[in-house]
Amino acid sequence: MAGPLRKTKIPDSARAITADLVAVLVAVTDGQPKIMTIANAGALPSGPFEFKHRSLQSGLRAWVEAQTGHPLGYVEQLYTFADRGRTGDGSSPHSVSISYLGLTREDQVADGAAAHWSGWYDYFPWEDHREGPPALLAKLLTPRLRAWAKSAASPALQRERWQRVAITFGFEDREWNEELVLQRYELLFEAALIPEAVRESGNAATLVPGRPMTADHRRILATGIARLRAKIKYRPVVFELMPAEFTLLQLQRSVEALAGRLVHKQNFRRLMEQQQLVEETGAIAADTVGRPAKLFRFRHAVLAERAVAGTKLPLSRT
Amino acid sequence: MAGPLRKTKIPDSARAITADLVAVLVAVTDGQPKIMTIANAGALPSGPFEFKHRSLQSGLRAWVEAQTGHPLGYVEQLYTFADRGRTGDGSSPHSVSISYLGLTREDQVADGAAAHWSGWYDYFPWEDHREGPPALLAKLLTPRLRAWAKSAASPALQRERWQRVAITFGFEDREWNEELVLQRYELLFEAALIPEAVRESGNAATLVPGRPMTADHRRILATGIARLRAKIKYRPVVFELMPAEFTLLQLQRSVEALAGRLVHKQNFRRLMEQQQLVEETGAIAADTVGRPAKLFRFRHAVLAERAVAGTKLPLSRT
DNA sequence: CATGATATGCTCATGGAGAGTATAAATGGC
DNA sequence: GCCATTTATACTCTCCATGAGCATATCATG
Repeated sequence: MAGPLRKTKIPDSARAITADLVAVLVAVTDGQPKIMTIANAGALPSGPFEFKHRSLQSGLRAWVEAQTGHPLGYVEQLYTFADRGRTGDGSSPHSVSISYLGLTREDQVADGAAAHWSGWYDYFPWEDHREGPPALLAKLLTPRLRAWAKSAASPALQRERWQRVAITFGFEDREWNEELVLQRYELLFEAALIPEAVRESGNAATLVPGRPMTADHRRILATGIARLRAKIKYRPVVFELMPAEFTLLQLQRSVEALAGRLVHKQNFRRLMEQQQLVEETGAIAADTVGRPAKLFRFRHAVLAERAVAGTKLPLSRT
Repeated sequence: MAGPLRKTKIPDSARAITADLVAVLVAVTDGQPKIMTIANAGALPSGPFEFKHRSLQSGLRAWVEAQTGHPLGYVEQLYTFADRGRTGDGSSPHSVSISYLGLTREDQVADGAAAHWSGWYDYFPWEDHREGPPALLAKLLTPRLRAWAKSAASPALQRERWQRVAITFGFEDREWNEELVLQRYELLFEAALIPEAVRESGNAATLVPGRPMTADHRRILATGIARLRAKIKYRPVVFELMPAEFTLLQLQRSVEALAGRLVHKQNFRRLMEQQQLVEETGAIAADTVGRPAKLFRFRHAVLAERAVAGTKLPLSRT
């Protein structure tokens, strides 16, 4: 990006790079959010991009469907990262990583591959607030982040750091914002509390719990989780993670698994009803304790009926 | 993407590609939204990506700042497209286009380059609803889209097509949704009413008004406009497009320019106040008709004070 | 048959959003 | 100076989504 931003005459051979696809494949099983991993749960599935398919998206979709044997419900591009070669000294080729978010169901995955499903809170233990704020937040994260804030050069910078911490982690009776997954990860990274941030991997005792991943895969995962947590609020994508028929409580548990926090049961049901997102199948759930629940299915018609998108502008209707 | 999605042993030389950056640079001048263009307003500024900078984003930022002489307020990655070479027969190399959205002000741009500012409604005349629905919607788009819907194979497909049209364009007393810029462009593309969609460039009389662009640049622009229209509703990014001091009406006109529709003046002001996004400078605007307006400035502090992001889940606070 | 667990229906208070009315403060034409 | 016009600014009112809690229905189990 040295010259003007338009077609120049640099020979193509001189600027050749490679492109990789990285996938964040999400499923929810028994109320636990999972992601597909390889390399002993230490990496996201990824591979070289080839130009056999029309588009990046169709390439990813085809691959996943071949692996799982079922259509991939929802695919969305996440972000494109540039890596300056693995060594950084120019000895290895530059590459671009294009990451995607995909939604499936665990039971649809054919066995045999080296792929596994891992709970995503293994990688981000501080993100699960379904049973209240995790103990490790107050016990480990708070003191270490406070120490990091205090280590800044000037008092002004110290206050600034701590304010950032308090906002992104919901400290000092600010509200917890479940969408700030990426910001929290990046802050911990900046504070060098994350294994990926410290090359020497020394003094692990001062780090923060949570399973690391190769390269920047955990950052990509954080991006995917953040995107999904935001998306479930205005698009009916949870249903891609559900079986064909489900009870409202099962649906609620899935939403809670993704959001990492509990929702108000009665209001959740009211929302489903008034938005007409589901319809009764007529059947009743078996194998339950307590009063049996009606089974529902997703009303696929809503996808055609509406263009879901909310406005927040004080519009004028005249 | 033929083999498994993980590191394989394909030699890097066999899968070499090139990467380009494409920028959607937005400014608002005199209540009109503009984008930076090159090639006689027929293309977005773009250029080869080189690995001189740490990241894609910093590369773009550095380039734009060198051109305009001022810091680029806001930069955001839009989307990454894959092109199968310009000819499609393999004679030219494959490439990846990484597009960005950036916000500036027109008066900050240094002259001399081949760049110009073009009104973005030149490219999407049907997107400006500030003076009500544009005449060309009812006069041209509706009949041609209806004809396209009727040309489907079966009555069921015809209804399906027309329903899609009605939703994305707000026909048949559905509401106009200003965020569906990309969907509308893609629908017109699919209906072959867009010059870029018809190679032969024959019978332009049956096409739809709106200036075309090279390659898929107009699609990228549509992506950028859609993103920006969504963003201004929950992030204070409009201020990147404003001078240091402005009146509330000027601010409102900028929002309206981007959204393509009018907002309710009193409610708009109430929103600015209660969200504490602006503060009075104490000065009064000169050169005005009517009662003089107070000048305001953006309260940069809000960026630090809050993590703006709304929830729509029926959360439980227990 | 009591208990526990879940499903489901209903009410109530609060606050934000959409919309309209009224008043204030300037300019320019007569 | 008076009046029409234009813009700024202050209130008010209604409607409805949202958060929250209470009450009741319907099952399994000991």
